[in-house]
Amino acid sequence: MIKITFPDNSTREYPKGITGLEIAKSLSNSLAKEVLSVTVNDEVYDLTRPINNDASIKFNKWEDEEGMDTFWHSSAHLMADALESLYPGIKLGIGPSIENGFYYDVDPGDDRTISEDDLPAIEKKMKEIASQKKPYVRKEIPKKEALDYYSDKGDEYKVELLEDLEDGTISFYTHGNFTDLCRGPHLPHTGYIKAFKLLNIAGAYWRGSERNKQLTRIYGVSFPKQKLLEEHLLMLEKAKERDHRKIGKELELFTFSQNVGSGLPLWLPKGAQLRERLENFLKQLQREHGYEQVITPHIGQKELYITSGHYAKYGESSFKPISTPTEGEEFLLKPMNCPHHCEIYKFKPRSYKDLPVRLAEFGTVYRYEQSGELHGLTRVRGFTQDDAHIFCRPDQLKEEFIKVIDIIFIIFRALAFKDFLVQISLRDPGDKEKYIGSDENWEKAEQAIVEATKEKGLEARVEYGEAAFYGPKLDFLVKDVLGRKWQLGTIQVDYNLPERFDLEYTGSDNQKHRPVMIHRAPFGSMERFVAILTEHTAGKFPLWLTPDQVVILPISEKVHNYAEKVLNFLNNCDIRALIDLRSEKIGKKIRDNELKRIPYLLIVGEKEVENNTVSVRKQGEGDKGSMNLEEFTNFVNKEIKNQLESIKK
RNA sequence: GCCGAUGUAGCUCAGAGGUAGAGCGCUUCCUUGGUAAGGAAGAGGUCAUGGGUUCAAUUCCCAUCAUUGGCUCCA
Repeated sequence: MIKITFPDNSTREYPKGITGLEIAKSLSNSLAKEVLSVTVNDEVYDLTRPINNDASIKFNKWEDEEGMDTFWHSSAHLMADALESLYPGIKLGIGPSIENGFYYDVDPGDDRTISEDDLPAIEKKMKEIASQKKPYVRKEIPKKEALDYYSDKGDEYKVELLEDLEDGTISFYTHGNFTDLCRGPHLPHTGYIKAFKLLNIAGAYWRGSERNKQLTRIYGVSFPKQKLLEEHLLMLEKAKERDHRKIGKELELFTFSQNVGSGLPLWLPKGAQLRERLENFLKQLQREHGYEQVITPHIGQKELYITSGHYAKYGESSFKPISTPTEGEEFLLKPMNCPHHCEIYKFKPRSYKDLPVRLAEFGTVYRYEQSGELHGLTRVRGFTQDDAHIFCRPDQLKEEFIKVIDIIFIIFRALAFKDFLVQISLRDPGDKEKYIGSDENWEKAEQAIVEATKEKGLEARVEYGEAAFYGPKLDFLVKDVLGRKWQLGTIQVDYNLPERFDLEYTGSDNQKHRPVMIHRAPFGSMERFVAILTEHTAGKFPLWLTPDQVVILPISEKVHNYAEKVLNFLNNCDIRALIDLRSEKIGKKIRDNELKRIPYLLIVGEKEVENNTVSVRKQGEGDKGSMNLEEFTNFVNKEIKNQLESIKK
């Protein structure tokens, strides 16, 4: 007998070799129906895998991350099975579960392609196999035998994967006629997979390297109930409604023109207004935090970037230099602002008493992004960073770093960004060639970030290989509506550029010292930030920020004069209002302006003229009753004040 | 950059080897209507661009450009 300990610390005895499913059944039938896999000590087991020793176990259901993972992983096998039977000889790469479903990378062979049109046929085959309730069977075999199996099969991808595995036994999973090299765990049988949809198809390099062959990746998602699938698909549909590219068009925030060039956003009046308001908000915040605004040109001598190291690193993959017509001097469109700011620092000798020097600029930069990378406003070739560089003494570094974190949090709070990831981006220890600077400087910089993060009590994920080439970063990542992560705020510690630009200050010892630099951008870029903000708010921007706060809707022409009076009154009170004078019925005007996401609609008719009031309607909420103009302006101003005050807390 | 898809009116989209359609928007007229779509008429398109096949191409083929789903990249 073995002793099984449950999450509530209760224990029970079972015969050796009992399976998770049997244990679940012994507890309750309904549990046995819901459970998908079982965590035995720290390893996730198939429900049908025997447990041979005392263990503490936890059942994983659909609601548990591990359960979902098992479910999707088995779904990937199910799909691969269907693919093998529809495309004999197809070679399989890897097929993991991911955040929102699963995929499988396959090589259909040189003379075959799989396209989106083929997905329904694959789904049909999957359905067929699922309904047969084929059990997933785990088998452990020696590595040698596994290698032989895949060599015979001619699947070089699996052979390659096997070769990288440690010697010893390898686990395989089989259901029906399909066998796959796999660590598991899996569901008891294919019948668990009741609802699924293959979503899209894409090319993906084998093992993620551009030098390798491109395989066909098929993405799918699956659920234990049809209803959950339907909900998921509906959610995806709804997410598309919030896409900043769609809303940006509807609300006339920005556009692109082929004639200007791809990846070069054109900010329309409403978008420019929104952006300017955000910029002013941050400028004010930065003033309060001891920053000074500077302005630098859009180009700089090529040598500047050779000095900074950017040219060596990115020169080849950038816009080509432009040059003066007679002397042939070469200039680059500036891809970042730091070298310019370093030169501003050098404008005069600095004393330790002057530090920190905090130079801020909404600096527009240009980078050649690969054509396949361009994406709405989130990935563009010309964009404006809310950049600043803090030049400080080494003893000020941590404090300055923490102050920047505070600014980022003020902004995220102001705009109700609650779901974000904090990431410490360090260098790839296996590839130090990619970075400039001494190990010693890197270690100091990395330590500073780790300490500051700890001091602020941030839960940060550490990612190696994500650092900038001159220093490590603390990045703030936020997801867009389609679940893609984008870096917004970033704080970077840099010992290297001060050295390369030979920056100094005079210390209290009257000696020359090297300052440390912090690069930071709380928004990241105005383009990307506005994109994400648009998606998070679905275009319903906070009242203080939104381009048009109020629209006046006269019921008939008879009250146009009064409507104009209301407009003037509001504008004089610094409320951004406009007026809808079309000869449409009030229902139509309400509908159109609701869709424009204008926060307040003021309906005025003869009744309002008589009483000198407006009938207030809040976007998305409906009728709020009537108010006189003073009441309404107070009401709006109070809301704005509340919004801005809650930010500062 | 790579693999795939898409490109038709300002927007969202339908369409077929015989030179184009809807809804919304726009203009004009009627209507002056009280809390999410009043009615009518009209204007508006070298069917992304360049080649090719064909008696005939917007439709089929190729290339380019752009957009797009991924991959790779991201100072």
